[in-house]
Amino acid sequence: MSLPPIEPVEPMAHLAGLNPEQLAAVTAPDGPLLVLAGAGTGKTRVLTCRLAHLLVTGRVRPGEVLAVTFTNKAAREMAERVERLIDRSVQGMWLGTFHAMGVRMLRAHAELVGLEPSFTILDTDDQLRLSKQVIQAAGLDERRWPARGLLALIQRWKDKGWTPERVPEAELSDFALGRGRELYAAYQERLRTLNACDFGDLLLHGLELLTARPELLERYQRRFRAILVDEYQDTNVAQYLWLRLLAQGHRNITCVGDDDQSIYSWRGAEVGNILRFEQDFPGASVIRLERNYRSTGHILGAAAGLIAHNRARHGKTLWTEGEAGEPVRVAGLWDEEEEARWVVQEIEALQRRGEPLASIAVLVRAGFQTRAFEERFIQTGLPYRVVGGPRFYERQEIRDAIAYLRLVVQPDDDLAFERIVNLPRRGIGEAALKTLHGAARGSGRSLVRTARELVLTDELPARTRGALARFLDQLDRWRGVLGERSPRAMAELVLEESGYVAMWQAERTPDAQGRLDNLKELAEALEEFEGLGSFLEHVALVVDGAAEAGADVVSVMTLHGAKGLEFDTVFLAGWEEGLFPSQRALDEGGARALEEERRLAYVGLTRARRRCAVSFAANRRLYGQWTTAVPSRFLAELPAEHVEVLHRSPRARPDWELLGDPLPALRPAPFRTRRLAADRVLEGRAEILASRPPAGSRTFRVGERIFHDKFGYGRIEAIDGDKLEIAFEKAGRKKVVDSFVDPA
DNA sequence: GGATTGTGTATTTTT
DNA sequence: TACACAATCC
Repeated sequence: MSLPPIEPVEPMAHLAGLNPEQLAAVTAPDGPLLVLAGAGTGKTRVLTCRLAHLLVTGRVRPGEVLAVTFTNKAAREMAERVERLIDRSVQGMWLGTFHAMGVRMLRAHAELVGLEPSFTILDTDDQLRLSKQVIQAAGLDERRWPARGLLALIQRWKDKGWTPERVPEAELSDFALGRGRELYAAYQERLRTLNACDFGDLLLHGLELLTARPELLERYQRRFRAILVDEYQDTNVAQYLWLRLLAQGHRNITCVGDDDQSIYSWRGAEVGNILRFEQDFPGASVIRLERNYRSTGHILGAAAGLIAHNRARHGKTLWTEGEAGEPVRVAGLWDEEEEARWVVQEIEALQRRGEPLASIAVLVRAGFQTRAFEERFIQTGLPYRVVGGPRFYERQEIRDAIAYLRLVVQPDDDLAFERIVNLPRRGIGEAALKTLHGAARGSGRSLVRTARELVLTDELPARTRGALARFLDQLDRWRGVLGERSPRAMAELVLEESGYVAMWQAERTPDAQGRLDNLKELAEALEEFEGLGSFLEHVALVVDGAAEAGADVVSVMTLHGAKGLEFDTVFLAGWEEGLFPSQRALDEGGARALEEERRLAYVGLTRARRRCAVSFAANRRLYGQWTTAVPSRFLAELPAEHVEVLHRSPRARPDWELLGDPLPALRPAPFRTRRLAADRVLEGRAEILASRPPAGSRTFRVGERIFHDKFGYGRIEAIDGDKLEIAFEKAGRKKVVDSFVDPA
């Protein structure tokens, strides 16, 4: 008996090449679905294919989809992949981060939570400043109750979905003698006055909307006929509640995640969400993806053996049909420098064998560990890149520039005003600001408005008043030409005329040029936008700087930063007790934290496709102190059959004694002269020189009034080539190089 | 208002 | 050790 021939159906092309479990997940019928996708099992593929499948089969239209991710990068990738699969735009779909979806909802209904639709989204800096103001206003000792602490607390509460009145009593005891709720409320009040939100609010207010307005909830429930969630193990309570509300009606929710890769509990993620899925959504289907397409057998075996030591997990058994490959190598080194030397030497050997550097990564637990590697990379001249670190829009100069633009667009933006009113120095210091604040509080007006009134009175010293008046005039002028110029031209005008660019040009530090480059990059990024307003919205939510991709360099990053990535060869450095697992995590979170550290180790191991090496050092300098380290307990948890130990065996039980007489091959050499440091200083100098305008390149006239960043205002008395003799108002007569001076 | 000295702290990071 | 921040001095 022969089956009828299966007609190749073109629209089903997106199903090609899926394995049975993947196919089951992609084509699963309506209803709650949890896809437990182990590392390297095609998680993203399944999610995008399912979305494409829903669309192609006509089960939903694009406008009926809500697809949430955690990062903008993930959202972008998802959009691109789906578009490629269905060969059509995903226009109309709600696809983005939780926060982006939150803003979208909130902009539409801002007035219902006491905001105007034009509300601003604060960055971390602004939040901190606000928190500080709240602490001060409450008359608390800032040393004992630091602003950071309050902010962290508020964030934690928001992650849990608690508005001030809903914070449980039991939570209140530890901060500021139980005044936490009151401070939180004051912070929220300030936000409302500023017509602003912090990141937590984007979800919290959304939650408020959906709970307080049944008709709205119903509207969104009806609208989103399909909800898809990526990285479900990373959701916090607020996000979970958000999803539960929206999915309540039809329960068409697909969550994809891996409990074994939950590594963000410290910022509110609850592994419990994914572990509880079947209780939360009774009748849910659970599909496990266990076939790994990424790593060799040995790497997978090592990772599986390690993670099996965790108790709180769904449990999956990854398998592969690929080759066993090389065992995971474990190397004990004398100290961090030798560790770096060993790793770099291994990388050089790979390079000689033709391996691209871009296929190699060094992963560490904490940021400070990258330094030893950087030094070694510089010494050997091997191209590398430290991934992570402060992101583009978090850089000081970018935030400053954005504050300028915000102030031009939104005249009452007090936080932006405070940030840049005296940057560059204009002689409007703390005292002046205090007077301003006092007057503003009295009248309930914004600082800028208050300033306008104050410059007409005698309340400020003449000098300060003049400076402030000049600054306000500048603001007016910029605002006046706002309509006539492109966002880019506008930014260039403001940054030039304000003296902000000149400030960095005069700065004598090696990174000043980099900052100027970043400013230029910002201006270029502005090209894409119609108006400054839309740019500012974008920048509040979107992270990425222009990561120069494609270069053939070794990547150095933290384990957290490596999540979601993969490399042919991975070096996992610093596997020592106290560092990894981190002592601090253990102290604060006990057994639960240990499991998270172990998941982090698991994430590290499973980043590797073909080769993985783990290293630890016997001695490490922590906070300037040499400490003796004990090899990480995680080393002992790697199954012996998947591991090859170099330089003697720490494997059976990683007690330092068992390593043999402290690694005979490795002699102590902790103290070593650092020629490198000196080289770097020289390099820095060269950069400073290059970044200054060429001497004599500016035309100054005798008698001209100038401003010097250090010495303040003055008048040019004489000119000798690039040297100016200046009578400073405060600092007296001095000779300075013209590049450090600007026209007043 | 700005420079200087002193003190305290020290993971992981996205939005 | 190294850095950021706040109190202190000029």
